[in-house]
Amino acid sequence: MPKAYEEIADDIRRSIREGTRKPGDRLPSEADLARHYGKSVPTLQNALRLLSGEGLIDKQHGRGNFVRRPRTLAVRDNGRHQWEKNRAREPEATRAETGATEHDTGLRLDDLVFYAKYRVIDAPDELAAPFGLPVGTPLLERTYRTRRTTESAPFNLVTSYLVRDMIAANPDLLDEAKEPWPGGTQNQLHTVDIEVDRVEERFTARPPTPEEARALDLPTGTSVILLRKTSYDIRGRVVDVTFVTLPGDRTELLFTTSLERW
Amino acid sequence: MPKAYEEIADDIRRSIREGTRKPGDRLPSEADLARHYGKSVPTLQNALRLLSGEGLIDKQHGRGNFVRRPRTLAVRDNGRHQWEKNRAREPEATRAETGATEHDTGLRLDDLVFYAKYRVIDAPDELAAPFGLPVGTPLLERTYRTRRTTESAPFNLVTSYLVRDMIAANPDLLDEAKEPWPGGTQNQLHTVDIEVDRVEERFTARPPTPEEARALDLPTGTSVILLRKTSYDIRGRVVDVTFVTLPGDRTELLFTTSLERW
DNA sequence: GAGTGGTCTAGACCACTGT
DNA sequence: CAGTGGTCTAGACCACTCC
Repeated sequence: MPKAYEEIADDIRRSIREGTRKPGDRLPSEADLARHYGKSVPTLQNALRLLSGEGLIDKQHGRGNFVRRPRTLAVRDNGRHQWEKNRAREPEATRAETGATEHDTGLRLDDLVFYAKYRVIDAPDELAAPFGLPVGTPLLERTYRTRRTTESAPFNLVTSYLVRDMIAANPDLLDEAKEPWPGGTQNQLHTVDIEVDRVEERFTARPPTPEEARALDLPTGTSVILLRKTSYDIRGRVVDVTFVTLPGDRTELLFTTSLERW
Repeated sequence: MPKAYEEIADDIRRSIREGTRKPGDRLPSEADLARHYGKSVPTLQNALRLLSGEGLIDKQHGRGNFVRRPRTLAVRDNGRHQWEKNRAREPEATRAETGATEHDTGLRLDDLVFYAKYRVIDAPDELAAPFGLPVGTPLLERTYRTRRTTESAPFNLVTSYLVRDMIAANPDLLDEAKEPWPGGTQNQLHTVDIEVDRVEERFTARPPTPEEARALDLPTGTSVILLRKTSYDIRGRVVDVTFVTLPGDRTELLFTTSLERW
């Protein structure tokens, strides 16, 4: 016995894939669809929830169910690290022109709203381990939110950790009022004579937690990409650990690997 | 008026996060929970579906609802490309010892079941574009499934495209019976004098389609990572385009970027 | 066969959107 | 206010697991 809600979902899914229903189209009301398929409204809602979970339709309370439009992607490129390093020793005027975020998104500073919060914490287990330092070592925690001026939700959640004693020689680095810092973290580290040699990035994907869905304004039926970035300096020390949460439906990550010649 | 199913989900979520309920624990039956919270069974199922969607619990028909265990991750490392290139010119005996998949997963060949299917197709738009070739150019499509001997579902879905005329000089490359080919694609290309110079990988994440969920045996409440890999040879030609679908809950990707010294 | 989750109904009432 | 989706109920019946 085939399940009614799956059959209905299959039917509607087919109509979307074949283009009978186009992005932006409104579906008939749930009551009408229920009548059309000869099933109850909750059964129909079951079918629509399935499609919503697959990211095919967008449920809008009081307005209707719409075929979802494909999202425009922001590309995040690992070439950004070398790009940022090259700029780290440039004069401030040059660095101020464009930051890494603008480099990624192609937007100008005016289009972006920037928010930063600093605090010093004692390293818990999970952070002491990657830094290779004892639990309790003071770390500077920096929390960033960046959003487009025209949108209400930020497009990423970033938390970065630096070792306080490594950067204490420059008190400006402990002051959140100096953000956004022209030239980014690599320039900040440069002011205390740290040169970044290697960046490791690890990522996985999963559905958002309710908090993430709220913070990033994610509809159901999307994923988040979790990225953990570890920066090593030329002496092999871990100098920065950063956690980034990205909306899966609006982000594409690009990594280029160059190989040695034969 | 707070929503009943959200309140119930919040309560159970809290008990999982605080460790009152531990990974592997079975929750009380839905009927018992409904009585406990003074709500109907469907309302309780709504709450549990929410938690299942967040990947916190595992619904098992006829057995119960269980707190989900964190998954063991397979790491996929971009160092694999250089590693594979280094081996491409080694004698067959060396290459046969370990393939890239075993390199990634840490498993031996005995633990893996390998499946490959070849066919020649005429390049459609989406493939002609990345190769920079006219629509209709003959391409070799290679579909791979790899699974652990002990599991029933493959842990990735791979489809690779090569330009037929680029590799036709070695007829073995058109024969799926030669798979698994010791040394992988880079060795295959080496037999027709192609040297890979650069690999680009692009990623996004989203919920699985029903087909993907079935093929990879993914529970609801997980994501897939979609990878598109493009290989360039030393003459700047695109020599391979590969699409990989990975289960988000079992995969961690690792990318290392080395920076030039100051 | 007992116990569990899965599907489905028919209808009530609430919340949101737009006129 | 009309029309839409969201929540909830009480109960029936089915499908799966395990003893």
